[in-house]
Amino acid sequence: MAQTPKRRILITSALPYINGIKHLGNLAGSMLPADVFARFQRLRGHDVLYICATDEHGTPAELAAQQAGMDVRAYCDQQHDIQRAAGAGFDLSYDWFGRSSSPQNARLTQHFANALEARGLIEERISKQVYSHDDGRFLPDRYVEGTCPHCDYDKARGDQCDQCGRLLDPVDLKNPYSAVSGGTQIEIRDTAHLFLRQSELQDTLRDWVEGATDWPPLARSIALKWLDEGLRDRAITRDLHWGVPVIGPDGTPRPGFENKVFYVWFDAPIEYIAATEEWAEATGSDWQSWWRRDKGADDVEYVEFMGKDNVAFHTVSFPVTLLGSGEPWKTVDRLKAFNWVTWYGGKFSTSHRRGVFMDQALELLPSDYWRWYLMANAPEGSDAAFTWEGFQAAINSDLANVLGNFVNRITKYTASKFDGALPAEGTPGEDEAWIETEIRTRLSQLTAHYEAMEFRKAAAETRAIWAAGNEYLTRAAPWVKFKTDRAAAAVGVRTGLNLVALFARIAQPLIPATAARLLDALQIPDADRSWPDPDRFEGLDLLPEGHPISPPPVLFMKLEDATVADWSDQFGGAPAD
RNA sequence: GGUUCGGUAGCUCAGCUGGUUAGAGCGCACGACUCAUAAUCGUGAGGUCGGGAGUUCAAGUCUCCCCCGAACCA
Repeated sequence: MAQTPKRRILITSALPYINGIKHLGNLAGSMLPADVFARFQRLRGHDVLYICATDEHGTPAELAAQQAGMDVRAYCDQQHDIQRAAGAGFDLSYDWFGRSSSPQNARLTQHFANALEARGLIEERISKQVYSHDDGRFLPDRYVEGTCPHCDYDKARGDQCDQCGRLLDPVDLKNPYSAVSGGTQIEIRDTAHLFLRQSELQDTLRDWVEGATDWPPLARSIALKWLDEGLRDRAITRDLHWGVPVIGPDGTPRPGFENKVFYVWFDAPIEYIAATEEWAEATGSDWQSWWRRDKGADDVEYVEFMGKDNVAFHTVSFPVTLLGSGEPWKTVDRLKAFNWVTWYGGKFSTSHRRGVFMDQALELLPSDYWRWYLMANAPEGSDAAFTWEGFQAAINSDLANVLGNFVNRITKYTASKFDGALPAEGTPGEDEAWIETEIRTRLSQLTAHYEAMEFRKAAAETRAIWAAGNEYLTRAAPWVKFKTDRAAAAVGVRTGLNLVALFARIAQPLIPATAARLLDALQIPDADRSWPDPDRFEGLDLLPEGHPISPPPVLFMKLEDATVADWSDQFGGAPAD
């Protein structure tokens, strides 16, 4: 590793909202690729910190808790555990999976608000809000319903009418009522909120965006579009109880804001930093060296993963907070945005039983099956459709036939003809030269694809390397040579076994559990499990002579048509109508 | 409605700043092999690159219009 300078890489994936288990599309759009990237960089020997957390504040959590008859915090505790378990089930290697409801985030959010205010970027403004006497609370726009002033549709939401599509202001609704309780005792009240004067930061932000060199064109154009339209000032407080309390510069409750909290939009991204603080406190580490440029974070590469809907948030809103504070916070260096995974071209839907959710997926198959499919078909260039047919084909062909069968054929042959030990005889010839060249070239491609965060291409190249192993065996044909020249056959077997070790090493980012099983079966020590350096490829000679080889159990089971048909019935498939 | 991104072989998708006979995987057909999860390896058939017009010596790749899909609009 001496020749590769050790890099410090901070990775965050967009925070999943606390409500409910996430579906495969959510997984594929940020958490999983971030994990694959984190694993790859760790294998390369770099210092990686992969942070994620649940985004817990806001009205939806409050209402869901109310519906479940639970206290909000208890509800979030429960949901957080569910999501953490799902993440663990998919082998997401978070260094920390935090919570935006943590005291660290409350402190940091308040800190940012004060820092922004000290620079004149926050002001109080009075606005009109809908208060429901029946609910005893202010209602967010979309939880007020009533009759549309334009089209008389009687179930128009306060923010928009679903019938005529017009954007509405809740105070204009006729016969307003609470969508929460149905109560009609509605009053329009004046209420004060803190506004973040984003307009003041227009130029600062533009300079920052234009200085960003490592963004994909789409991210850049989205950010610039917002800037071209002009940043608007935004309310960063809400009339809720569940959230970060609003305090004044002296640390006491801010007068007039006793019943208000910061808007979830404001505190959620700050949790990236706060979760790092949570991690540091739990592990006795230093969080500031990852986030504060005055405390050693200058050499950190910060990479963000997110869905396409979150790009503006990460390129504009959050940077406004960081830059506006006037403090030397680390900002994003590279970002990777994903499109959606669709279900046969349509939306995932719990109510219509369309799509598989994270917990259900693990009941059907181990995580590696899903990880492989979702990354090999990652929604990078455009939306990507999940289909059972495609899933079945990918699993059976890529995992079972190309990789699984390769491992099986070579280890079984070793067991039956070479007493289950790595044979030492024979000298490598042109077939071995061919496969080494092949590996060298492809390994370098693969590494480049990972560095570029091109996950589809990385999966395709991984598969191509596995396939090259099969081609090698066909060329070397040790089973033919064995009849006349045991030493020549031994070369093929030895090379094939070393290929298994290599295949497992390069498979670690994508299918970590299977890769670990293989490496364990081959008794490869941890020190030899790192990413093979394409520039200093050590050749196919890792395993010591005489090394015991026993065929591992079948790596991947094939998906039968009948099974897939069942699942298609259960979770939805191609629309039959 | 506005903006942005897509519409490439049966399926899922690659194709940087325009340039030889448009690519991959799966599926399909044929052949080879028999160590292996009826696996593997090889060969091949499949596309007027959504429609129309234009710019150019040359367009999937640029411009305009239209159709279809998706996302965003604080």
